[in-house]
Amino acid sequence: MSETDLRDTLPAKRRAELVRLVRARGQVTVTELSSLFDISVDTVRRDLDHLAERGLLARTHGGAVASGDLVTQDTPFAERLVRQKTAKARIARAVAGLISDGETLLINGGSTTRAVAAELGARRNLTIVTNNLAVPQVLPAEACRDIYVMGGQYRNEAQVTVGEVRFAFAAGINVDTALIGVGGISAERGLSTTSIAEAVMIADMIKTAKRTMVLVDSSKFGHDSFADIGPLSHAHMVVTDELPPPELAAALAESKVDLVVAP
Amino acid sequence: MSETDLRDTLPAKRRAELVRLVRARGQVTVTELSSLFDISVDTVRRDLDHLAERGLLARTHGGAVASGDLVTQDTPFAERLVRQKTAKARIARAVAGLISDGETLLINGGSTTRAVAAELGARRNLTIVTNNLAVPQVLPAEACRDIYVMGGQYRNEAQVTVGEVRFAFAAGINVDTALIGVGGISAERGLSTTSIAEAVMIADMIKTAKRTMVLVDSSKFGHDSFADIGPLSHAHMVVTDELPPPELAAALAESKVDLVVAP
DNA sequence: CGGCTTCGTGCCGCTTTTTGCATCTTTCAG
DNA sequence: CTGAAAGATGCAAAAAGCGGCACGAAGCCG
Repeated sequence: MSETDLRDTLPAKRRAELVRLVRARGQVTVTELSSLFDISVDTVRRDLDHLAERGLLARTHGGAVASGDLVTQDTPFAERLVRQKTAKARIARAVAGLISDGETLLINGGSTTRAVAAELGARRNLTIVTNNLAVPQVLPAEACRDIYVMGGQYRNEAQVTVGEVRFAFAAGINVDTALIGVGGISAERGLSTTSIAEAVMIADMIKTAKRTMVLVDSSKFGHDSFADIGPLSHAHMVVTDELPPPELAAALAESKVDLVVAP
Repeated sequence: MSETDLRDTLPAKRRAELVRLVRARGQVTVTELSSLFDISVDTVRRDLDHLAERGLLARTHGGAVASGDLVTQDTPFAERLVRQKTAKARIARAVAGLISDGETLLINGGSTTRAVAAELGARRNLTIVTNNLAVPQVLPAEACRDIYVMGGQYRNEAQVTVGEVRFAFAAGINVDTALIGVGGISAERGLSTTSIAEAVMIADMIKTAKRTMVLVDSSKFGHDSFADIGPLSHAHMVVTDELPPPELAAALAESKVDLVVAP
């Protein structure tokens, strides 16, 4: 959903969007929202107070944060959210533009894929399968026909479930596009993430989907996480916020991976 | 459809168009519709109220939005959360006191069970299995060893997943206590909830657990929801905030169900 | 056919909600 | 300790909503 749409919205809808925005970005400031929605800071403050009262977000000095993020404010997850937030937002918008109405999407964990989910408001009739518990909450309801959550053990830092993947796939699902956020990408090791269970899961996801989009912000270029997922060629498309270093760019080209740099 | 066609339409057709318009745009304002259909704002308001009553859209100040679109307090779920807040909090504290360290808990959907999860901070080494996506977020991390989320289709109003239950149970899990929030409890029909899928799921949960605690606030006494779960005797314990009416109390006693009234 | 009811509609006065502004207080960082 | 930013509070105007009322069209029935 483009941000110009946020002006001239009804009060109730505006608050709903606001909650979605907070959950997608992790944090927002009052002045930021004021200019985004084109309303006075007082109204923003009242909105935030109103929503905080109902536990939909947590109020802080200067703005608000997602309610879940406050208790774990110093976790790496929340930190990452803040640090790379504009890069992620740009990637998210670019990816949302590459999705068509009616597609079936497989979405894995990570703050980038979560931001994408929040940007899918312009789409319709999507079917979503995800192991990312934040996704159902930030997904605009009017965008999707059905949402399926993959069961499994819950990992608090990443707000995802792991495991049981093979079951979900054994049930026989057909997926158009996998949206995969990864922990690292390099010419030597390919794609990688933080845990072995997640790596196995992601590899399965890629195998299941007809098309795989890998989403990485530039901070992950040339960086390898703990567990390897597979070679670069597993991805059909890589969406990022800056041009990768020459070595990685060359490796992507050689693997025939389309590179999309979000404007 | 061109917008000039919208004038001089019969009331019924006009309302149908109106719903279509709301779904397409996500939001509409009263004045906008007034000029579009060439009718007074009063009629528009009446139309919107009429349609909102049927759940075809959600009424807001100044217009209406697509029904699923309000993440905020207007959903029945959040409404219940607010309305019965103190009662739920009392029940939650009472239940938390009845749980021991190291137990394995099965927690279903509902605002009451969610409140319980938030109160479990004093416990340690719990293992939690749930289909309630809000539970992992409100559960104090230090209280639990592991959290498992049951997969399935996501229901936005209740923030739960449904389905796939049998799989989770087929995997062979052993559960000490099931914490079950229900939609209704009465002497005649026993326990009931809003959807058939959930009723089946809850019945399976009860079957799996050694001990079943049913959590109900007093607003549900004598009230039957749509789908029956089973007789009162399925519960080992009922925790509530007020003494039930004599008829229900007698039925509980006859079924040998322990009754706990939260102070 | 004529009287009757019902429904949809528009209008009027009054209440409620929302919003922006001004003023005073609190919080936070250097 | 101090100044700037953020927040709280009170207030007034505009917009929206609510309830009652009247009028006309359509349908019902003797």
